[in-house]
Amino acid sequence: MNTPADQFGGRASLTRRISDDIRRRILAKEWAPGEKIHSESELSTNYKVSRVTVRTALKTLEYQGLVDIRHGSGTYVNNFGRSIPTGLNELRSMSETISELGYEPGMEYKVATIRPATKTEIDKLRLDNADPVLYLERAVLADGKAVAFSYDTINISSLPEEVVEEMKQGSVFASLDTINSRPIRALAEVDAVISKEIGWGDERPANDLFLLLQQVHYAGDGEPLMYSKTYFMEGRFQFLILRTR
Amino acid sequence: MNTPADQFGGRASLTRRISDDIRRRILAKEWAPGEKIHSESELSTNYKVSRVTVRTALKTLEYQGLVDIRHGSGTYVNNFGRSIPTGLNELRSMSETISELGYEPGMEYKVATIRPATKTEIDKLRLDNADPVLYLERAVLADGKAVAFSYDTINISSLPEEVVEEMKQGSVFASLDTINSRPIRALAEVDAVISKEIGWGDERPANDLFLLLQQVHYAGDGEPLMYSKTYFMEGRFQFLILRTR
DNA sequence: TAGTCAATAGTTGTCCTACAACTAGTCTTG
DNA sequence: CAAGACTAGTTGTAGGACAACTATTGACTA
Repeated sequence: MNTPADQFGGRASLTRRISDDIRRRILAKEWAPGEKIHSESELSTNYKVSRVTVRTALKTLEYQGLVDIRHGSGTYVNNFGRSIPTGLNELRSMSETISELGYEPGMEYKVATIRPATKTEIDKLRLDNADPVLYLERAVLADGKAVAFSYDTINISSLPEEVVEEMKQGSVFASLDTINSRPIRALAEVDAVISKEIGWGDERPANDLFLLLQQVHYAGDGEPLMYSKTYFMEGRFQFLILRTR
Repeated sequence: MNTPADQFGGRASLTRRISDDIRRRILAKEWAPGEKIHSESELSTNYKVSRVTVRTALKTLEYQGLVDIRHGSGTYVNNFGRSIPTGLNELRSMSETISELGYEPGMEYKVATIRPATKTEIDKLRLDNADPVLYLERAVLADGKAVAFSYDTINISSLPEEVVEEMKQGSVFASLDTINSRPIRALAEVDAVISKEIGWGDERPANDLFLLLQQVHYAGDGEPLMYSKTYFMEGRFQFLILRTR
């Protein structure tokens, strides 16, 4: 075969691959902030895809806040600096985010058990009865230093046993990847919390202050996969949100 | 004239108008969560626009998390309930958000002065020197009750004087609307804060706990319009973020 | 000279038609 | 009854065309 897509590979949609590649080029500073990037026709001939595909890809980047498309003029790189690509709008695993920020990611497991689901978990994960779930308590590390404490509940009702075993030690996202059911969407709620019950070890903040990110991850078919409460220690992490009209 | 767009009016792009209308129909429960909506061809003949326009509009709704587009199958309404439309991803004024949640919005002005910009403000608003700015301190009310305290700095260097005067009392967004320069993008940072310096009156929280939303609003041409720090009182407001891949 | 306006080339927005790729159900066949 | 082929319907991509808009250039005017 010699389809135009072959220069990239993978089985994601053509639009997705083009979008990812242009994103990469922008982050690699191929164009300076505020600068006009190549026109849609030019990109489409270079990538050997139709203009429709390029347009859809650029629309994605516009929605992510990376570029600004102006009718009759061109597509311009926004100058939000390095902020956007590490924002909360894009769903990434903690490890991915940490390494994108230039730190060495790590996890410290405190609890990893299979137990019946609680009422809240049955509700959030849309379980029918007291199905067993995988419950994890972990410290999230950046360069060996704890930045957050995470309390996660994973819906294992449709997961093979070996994958569940793997999750007890490694990255949850990575394990889900192996069976091709990585979450594609998450709904997160943010709260400020003061509590002496949260966290452990001598890296806990003295004032008991945390930023709580409470979220439910969903699979491609809309099924809830994981319910997690992550308590971030103030000042050791930056949360950015891009808001658009 | 009798162009296809006439059934809606306004001068927003065709795609934008179609997208808004389908969004309205979904929120009006025309289709139940999980249900498949009309096909792209059907929508395009009904709206009397091309399938390309409908596709672009649906893509927008997919980014917003309202629908799920499945290759070869159809477009399905996501079942996130009423959460998404009030989320942080869409840029709305405080008043808009509060009334969407079913409360009566209000503002209580404490300070409204024009003064030279501080160092931080010069940086955030990209001002050249110590230009004068409009500084506001306000309590945000829902049903007459304070839910947040807001400290806002507005870049008035390119605003006519009467608009600035109007802002001292009414809604900032509404005033900007009159001269057609409403912000279209904002970059927000979220923090948890404990401070005795924030807020006033007897509705302040006893534990001095706030969720800080620190954001810069940008106009369509990329110019920073407003830098604001809004301190929300924990529990009186819900912050939702949709994260997608 | 300075300012206004028309012309123009370039770019994004929308349209049309066609076909490829995929999904989910129906039907056939052993 | 189960497995596989078939099929109608839907989204993804292609290619070409024109409309709408932007920014610049250059001519004309006061």
